Amino acid sequence: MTRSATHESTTATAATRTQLLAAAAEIFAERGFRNATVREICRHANANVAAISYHFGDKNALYAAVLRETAPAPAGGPHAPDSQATRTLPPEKKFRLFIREFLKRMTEKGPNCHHSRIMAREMIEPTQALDDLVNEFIRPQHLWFQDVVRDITGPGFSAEEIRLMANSVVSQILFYKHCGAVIERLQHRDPFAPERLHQLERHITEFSLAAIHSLSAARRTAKPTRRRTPPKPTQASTPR
Amino acid sequence: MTRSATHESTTATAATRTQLLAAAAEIFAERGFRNATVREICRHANANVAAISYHFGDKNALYAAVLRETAPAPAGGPHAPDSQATRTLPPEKKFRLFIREFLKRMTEKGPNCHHSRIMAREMIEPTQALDDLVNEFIRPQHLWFQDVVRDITGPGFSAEEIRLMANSVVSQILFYKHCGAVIERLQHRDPFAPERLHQLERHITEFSLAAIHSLSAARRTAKPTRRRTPPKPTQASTPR
DNA sequence: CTTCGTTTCAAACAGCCGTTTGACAGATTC
DNA sequence: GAATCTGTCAAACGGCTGTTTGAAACGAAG
Repeated sequence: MTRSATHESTTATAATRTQLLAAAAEIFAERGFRNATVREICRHANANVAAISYHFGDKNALYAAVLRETAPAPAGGPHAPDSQATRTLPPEKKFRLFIREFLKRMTEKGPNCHHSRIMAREMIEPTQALDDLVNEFIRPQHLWFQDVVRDITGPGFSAEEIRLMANSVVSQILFYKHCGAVIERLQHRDPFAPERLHQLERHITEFSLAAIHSLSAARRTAKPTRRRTPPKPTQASTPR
Repeated sequence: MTRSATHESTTATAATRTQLLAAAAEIFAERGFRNATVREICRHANANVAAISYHFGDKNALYAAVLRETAPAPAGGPHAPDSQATRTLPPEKKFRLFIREFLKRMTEKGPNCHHSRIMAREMIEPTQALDDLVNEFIRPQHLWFQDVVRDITGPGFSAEEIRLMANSVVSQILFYKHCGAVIERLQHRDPFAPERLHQLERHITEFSLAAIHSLSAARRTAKPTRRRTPPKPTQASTPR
């Protein structure tokens, strides 16, 4: 038994597997699952086409392996939402930290960039692999961030309202990843250029915190404990 | 000359062309350009595979025709941003109207739904057709909405700041279209269900208006006319 | 009826795709 | 050295793709 069969597995023989994984991540991110060809992946990895069948089984399994093994630290890693370093921070600082880390992950040029690009494709055209990714990677961060938002607002908001606010924040970050092609054509420059990153981080943080603080202040002064949900208009089709 | 060759062109002979266009819009939206096969499109349109070559030239030209001819009223139509009905409204009402119409367009089940789904794919994987769409369709609305935002904030914000705010609003709408697959898996329900639409419209409007009002109030009280851009921190790597 | 331009059709074409095959080289074990 | 396992390789195999072909159906004009 040459390989340990459980982990590591960089015992010189599995170099092809690693190169295949890296090349696949790059090309899947660039072209999408269907448009990526095994021949191009193998060419990038200096491997034979049969290597995919040998090491992974087929193209689908290779794709699943890419999504699994290039996922950036689902829990406990440096990007872990609830690490010791952030647990004791005030919610506003956690808030800004979340935005910064999220933006950084979207911007990185390394393999994590491939992951976020593949994720963007998965959202438009879901694969079976998306279910696992949501449960193991997105949902924990989503819940953690909702807790942060709730810490900022204080009590008085329903779970639905908190979720909507959290979505409004996350959407502003994903916007520049998912609509990058349009933004480039609108403004004729890269929205993720390094010199714009801090500006972007500051805007999203200040915009969102202004909204959350303003809404929670209004909720507090308007109705201290009378009702938790806003009044329903008699006819909703003509809101004003 | 049987057909008028300029417009209308529903002279009974061009029925195949119309059916082809409709079927192509549906299948391109569902599967994307590459994954959609001409055979499936022609089956849906009750046409022969050669009909695409005959009426459009090739698959690429058919796709371009779909994007061109199913675009929802680029200017002057019912969705026109600067129609007579809205020109005299106060900016906050224009603001809410824009969000409502945008959300409605994202939600519609008809052919416009196909268009917005194809647009979502175009943003992830741009085609040559995206350039024209941005210039003729997206840019006018983008500029119009920035004017609305500027009317709300009043003077004192740079063009860059106005654009960032407008992006923050639009991103919240597109989020539910672009990340629908993830939201469904997170919450196990359709985010665009009809009974949630008004809730969504109200949240995005109130959240964004709260942010814009709060930011512009802060800008006004802090520095009336001293400077138009916020002070640059000495070291940006540690924002707090 | 004949002629002509338009539109449709079944069939075939050439090319790329993912996958499999069987041979082959190297290392390990007996 | 023989046997066995692991990993790699060129080549080929079906299958699906967009596109083209040449004939046929159709209606209108002569």
